[in-house]
Amino acid sequence: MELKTRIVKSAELKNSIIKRLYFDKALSCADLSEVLEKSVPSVSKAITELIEEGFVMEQGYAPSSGGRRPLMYCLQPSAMYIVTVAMDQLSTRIQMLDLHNNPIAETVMTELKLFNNPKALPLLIEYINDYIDASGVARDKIVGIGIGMPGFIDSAKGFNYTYLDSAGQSLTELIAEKTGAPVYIANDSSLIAIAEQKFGIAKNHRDVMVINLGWGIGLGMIVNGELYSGHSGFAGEFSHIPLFDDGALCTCGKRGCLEAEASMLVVAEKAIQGIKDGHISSLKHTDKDPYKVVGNAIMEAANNGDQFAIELLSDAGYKIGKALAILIHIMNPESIVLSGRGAIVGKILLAPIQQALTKYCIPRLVSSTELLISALGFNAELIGTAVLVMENFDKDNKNQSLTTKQLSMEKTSKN
Amino acid sequence: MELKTRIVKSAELKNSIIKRLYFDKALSCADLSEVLEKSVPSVSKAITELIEEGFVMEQGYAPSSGGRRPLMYCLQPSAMYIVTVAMDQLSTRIQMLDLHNNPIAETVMTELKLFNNPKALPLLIEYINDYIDASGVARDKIVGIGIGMPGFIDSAKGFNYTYLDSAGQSLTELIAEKTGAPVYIANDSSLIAIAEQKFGIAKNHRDVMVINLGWGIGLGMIVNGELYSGHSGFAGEFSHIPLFDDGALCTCGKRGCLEAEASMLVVAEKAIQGIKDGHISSLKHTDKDPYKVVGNAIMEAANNGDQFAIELLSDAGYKIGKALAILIHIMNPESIVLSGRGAIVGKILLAPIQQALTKYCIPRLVSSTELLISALGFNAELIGTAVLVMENFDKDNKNQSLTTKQLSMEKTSKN
DNA sequence: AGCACTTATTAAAAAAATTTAAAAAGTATA
DNA sequence: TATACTTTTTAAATTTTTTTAATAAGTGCT
Repeated sequence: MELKTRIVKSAELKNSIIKRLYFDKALSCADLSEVLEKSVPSVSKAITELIEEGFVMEQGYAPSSGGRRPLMYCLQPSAMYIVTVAMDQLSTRIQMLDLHNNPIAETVMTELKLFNNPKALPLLIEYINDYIDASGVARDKIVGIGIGMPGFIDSAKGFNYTYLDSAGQSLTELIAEKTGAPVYIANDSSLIAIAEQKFGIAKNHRDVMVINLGWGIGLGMIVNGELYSGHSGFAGEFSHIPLFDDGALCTCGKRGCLEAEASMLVVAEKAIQGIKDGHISSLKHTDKDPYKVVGNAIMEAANNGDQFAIELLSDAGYKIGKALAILIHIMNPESIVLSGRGAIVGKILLAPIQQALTKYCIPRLVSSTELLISALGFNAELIGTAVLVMENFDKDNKNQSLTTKQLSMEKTSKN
Repeated sequence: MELKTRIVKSAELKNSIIKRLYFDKALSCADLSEVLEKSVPSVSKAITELIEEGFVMEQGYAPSSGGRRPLMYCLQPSAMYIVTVAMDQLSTRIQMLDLHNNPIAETVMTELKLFNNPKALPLLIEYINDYIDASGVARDKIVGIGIGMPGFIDSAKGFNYTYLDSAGQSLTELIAEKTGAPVYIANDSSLIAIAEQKFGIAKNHRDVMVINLGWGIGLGMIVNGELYSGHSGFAGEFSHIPLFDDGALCTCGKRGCLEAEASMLVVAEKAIQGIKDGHISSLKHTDKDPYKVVGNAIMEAANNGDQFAIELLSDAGYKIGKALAILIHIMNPESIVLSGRGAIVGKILLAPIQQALTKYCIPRLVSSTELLISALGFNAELIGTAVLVMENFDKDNKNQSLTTKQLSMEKTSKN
């Protein structure tokens, strides 16, 4: 017992060094000392140990800033791996990343319907286990499994109230038990948000709103530098705010929701109707095409200059802009990021959004918020999932390869 | 130099003990140890010193929870004082509180027009200095001066972009220089929010939205347990979100703002018009009455059962409810508090607000947010201002009565 | 090229904080 | 009423962390 707490204490610093290096890629001893508010000798000692344990490696010297050049340290990429899972209503992607966020194998994409599918959860667990087995990575080398999923999610308790019914048991606990690695879940839009804030276009912004433009319209919020999920994890229900009097009927049962007026699904619907009504367009449509195919076609056509497609997207953009005006008034963020699938037509949406902001916002507020377009694209959710895992790295005590060994030695020598 | 950091370190713990005791009134050594995450001996030693220095006193024993009764400590109320200033467009209140939040003298209220008044700032400084002088309290016994004011405020930098022009200099620095005590400023609605969360009906709630119902409609936000002010301090501009298509013209120049439809000022206007049009009501009105008198009369009449007044307030309440629906969707708060002057008709507003929420909110979201009515009333802003000062207590190094003495001794003995 | 000035790393000394153990003060129960 | 069990407080020993000082490595100017 005596040694336990001591080791845990010292492991605390080591874990926060690992976490820091994951986010900042390469730091000197002095940098780490400053950012972690620990003395240089403490950090230096911890780093030496981390190198011995194989978690950290030297990366070379950084340019001098007027004195001795600092020796930079980075993570040993193959020291541990992160399993990232990104789900949507129809399909699930699984990937494994090393500590430099590089994929170590092909992303596997599988059909997995969430709606009304009692088999979804056991299948998900099976797919994850198969993927890990196929990768050949040992379970104790897995930092954690991060899963992004749609639905009303309580990250802290590990529940999804919309999909993947787990009969009252915590999803995270259940999956962790069956896979042998710690599990973290979060809403897909939240994950895109932390991806943009840690490794994307809004890097290090303290207050960011990330719009997940997809078949629905999601919102991930970074507030005071950290993810905000609300009292019960439902914050960011942006797409169902009452925005238009007597608007279109929404799937949620109400009228005038943003989603029912401006989501890609609605744009696709309008396109199909428009073509039927004889609109001139490069778009071709057979009634059998699912909305998603149409949606992708519209975005592509718009980027190629198709006037009808641009018109449809502009209309949606203006409505999104009105909603963003509300968001800006309430949150006064440093930046708003257009992310998700829709980000590829971000440039087209920019003008009508800006137009709506000018109309509906107090000038001082618009000018203090930057409107950005994601560059992370389709990868955002996977990266966000990895961030989710690493964010929790120093909370749950992970780096125990050494700790546990020493502990058991201690115990045997005492008994 | 050598000793300096050491003393500052030990003072850090003492300061956080003082801060903690300010908020929690009375705690045992064990409580403090747990909440501050410091060992019992460290805390015990710090408390002994704080008692010697006159900051802390014993308060007696708390009931046992199955073992030795804990000795409770509280702040020596007269050890230090907080100056609180609450401003609105027309008048300014000044008060001094001891460390138990008890006023040590009458609140002084002075006429002080903010709009278009270049003399406002020097007058404010004069009033504060006069008040402190009259109180007989020495400057070095003043923890700080907290000032709540309307306008677009950047608390961190100390600017008010709407009133009290300080020619590019930081307001807080300027006033601090002229008064000889640290100064903190914040938006009035923000202060009401922290008052409600620390000492009011939303005590210890992590995520709270506080609606400041007054002549305008303000919003103070507590997010992840702390005040959220946005990237440039403008968060919570609730009253100018675009809510109604083609609504009434607002002072901000736009149409359809909540403030232009549901503030007490608008209710008063409607009442005057309604009486002219022959509505039956206990309200009597002469054209000379300013809106504020009418507004107060309406609230009183409504509380006495006047049907016309209730109708007017209900109408406003429904519109506020629609705006709150938006807020709930975005923030998913633990509670929403109706505070400010309008809180006295809170019960009347409750029904129409709830009605609007039911119509415009996703059911799961409404049911996870509590709607509360403030009990702090007119005092909320003054209390919030005191909280603002004490919130910063451990950041800026205050408790130096001992520190500075030891430092100078050290210096002389070394030189 | 040499000198003054920065910056980074390492090692030894000093200080601070925590753990451990023990005593004190109560409660609940047989 | 004595005994077992809790909880708080105090004191001593140990660990951890930070200072301090010394060394190493570079920059930039004269």
